[in-house]
Amino acid sequence: MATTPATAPSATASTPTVVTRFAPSPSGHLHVGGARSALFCWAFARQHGGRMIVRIEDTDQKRSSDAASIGFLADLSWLGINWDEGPVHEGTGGGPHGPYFQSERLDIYNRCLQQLIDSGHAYYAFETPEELDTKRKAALAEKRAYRYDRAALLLSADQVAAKLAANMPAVVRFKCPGHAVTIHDQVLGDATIPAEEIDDFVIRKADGFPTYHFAVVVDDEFMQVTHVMRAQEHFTNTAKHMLLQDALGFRRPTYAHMSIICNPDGSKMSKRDKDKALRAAVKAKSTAQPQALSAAPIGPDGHPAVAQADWDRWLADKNVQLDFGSAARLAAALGVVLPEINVDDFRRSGYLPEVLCNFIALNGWSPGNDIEKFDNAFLAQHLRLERIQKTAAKFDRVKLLSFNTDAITGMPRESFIARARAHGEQFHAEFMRALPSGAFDRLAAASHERSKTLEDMFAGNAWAVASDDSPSITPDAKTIDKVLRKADPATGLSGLAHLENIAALLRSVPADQWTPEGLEPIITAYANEKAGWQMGKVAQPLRVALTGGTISPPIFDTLCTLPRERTLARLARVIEAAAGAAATAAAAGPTATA
RNA sequence: GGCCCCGUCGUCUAGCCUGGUCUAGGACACCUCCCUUUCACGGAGGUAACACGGGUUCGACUCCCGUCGGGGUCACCA
Repeated sequence: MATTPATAPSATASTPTVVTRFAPSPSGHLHVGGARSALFCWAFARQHGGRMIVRIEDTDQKRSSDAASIGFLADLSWLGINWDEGPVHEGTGGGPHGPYFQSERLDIYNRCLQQLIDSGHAYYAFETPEELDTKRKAALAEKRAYRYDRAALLLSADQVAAKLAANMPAVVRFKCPGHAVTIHDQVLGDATIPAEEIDDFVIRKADGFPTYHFAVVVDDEFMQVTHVMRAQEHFTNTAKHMLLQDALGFRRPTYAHMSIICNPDGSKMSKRDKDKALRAAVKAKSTAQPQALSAAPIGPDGHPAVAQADWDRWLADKNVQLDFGSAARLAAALGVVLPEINVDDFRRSGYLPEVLCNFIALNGWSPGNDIEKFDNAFLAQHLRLERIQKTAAKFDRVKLLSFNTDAITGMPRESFIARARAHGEQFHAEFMRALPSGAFDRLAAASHERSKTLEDMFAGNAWAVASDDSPSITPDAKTIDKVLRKADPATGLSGLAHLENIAALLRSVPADQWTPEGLEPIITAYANEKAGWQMGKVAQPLRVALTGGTISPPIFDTLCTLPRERTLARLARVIEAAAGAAATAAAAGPTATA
């Protein structure tokens, strides 16, 4: 380096600061593939003490670009991915290389564009999209790859000027130099794209906006990006970007293309997968009853799951996507489970952000040495571009769930309670309102070790916030028969008999002794004496009476979640109902009880 | 279809660059058993892969070629 001329930029610190960038198109939600790209960009920048930029690629005017369209910034924050430059969000963002919305950088693109035109590297073309489409289809029919025929190059300068003066719609195309391009990629290695594969692509659309290829190259240069890390779907595009860099006299950033994340069936994971699942279910239903298509199925609230207008539009066009609420209601009405695709879906489902990051990173990278559990700091420390997986990974939700379970059961109790409460406040306001804070903490503590997600705490404990006469906590006939009516051959006692005995015992327990610790000796003693030391014979009837089902936290906690009076009331209600049913059955004749 | 990339248990992956220590390791899932007041957790054990065919070599999961398979890309989308 001693021989470096004085004019070269900073000789000793010849390694420029690492700058990565996450450059999504505007969207309300971040999907897992994007999340991984962002995570790796973040980790690499942090590892090298560099900067990470978030840039919004909103050069497609057909897509909305209002504030809601960058809702994914909240997802990024939730995952713990912060950026040094980019849109301002919760205290981060801004920076000296803005604006960070491409739609606000038109003058920069136009300057570069003019440079390209002046130097003969780009030219105007006047074909309409329809004309091009026809030619493309013809080529396809002949099983030939379509390439732009450079017809516009035959136009004289005067002709071009005249068309432009007449305000004829025009695009600008890049004039490819006609040589093959070799991409050097940190994960994929070298790949050479033949010259014939790259035609004179459009760099500015008729509406004056740059195309993606052009904007990316210009922005990466002006924002001093050193490492381009993105999904493999962009790999072949890189050749175009390199040609553009050469023509513009730009640096060449380092490239690293990571594998795609797929569904279990091998198809590319996509935001449309939810609608796909819904369409499949609707189709199955309409095959059985064709009239089902005329309106959306009735949702859980008794109203059509989807508004008629939306329903019609959705049915008519496979590209139309349902909004979150409609999709969720329709899924409930059809009894299908929507696949989680977006980061926010996983958040709602009760996954921990650190687990999602860990798992996403593991789909496509591993540190070796059989290590698979790690946090973002570890990733930032150990990520090596060369170790990024070349092959596409199928996203295994079952394994994700297992990771989440481990993280939840492994955290301190207080942490779980706090996290569960935060999740509840965000997604289960009614649940939180129905349960006093102290009761919530006790229930959460009792539910900790059996929660695989934060959501389980709420889905599994709905009985705790139901009213005491709610149908949702009324045991069904099968359960009553099995748990309450059937007599234990060993003792001759039915569940109902135990229930009645326990209820009597419990009624004599004073309020200040109404705690899991206070109740346990009483019930244990009873079980030992009357149920042949089998707690299950006593616990299950109690559980059924209190929750309507056979699954709940440990029985003493379940007993103490509700106030004493309400617990007693639930017991009485079921005893009465079961006893009444038994009496009716007995009156109906001996066959009914056999 | 052209071009580019990829190919280890069902899945995520270790090993491959620097051939022998690989009778291929871990994790999730699955199966069996144990524990247990439900559900879950936990504990012990087990089934399970180098896509195929040629080379090179004393020796190939590891290097080379071909076949097959998968993915990506060929837009005035990004």
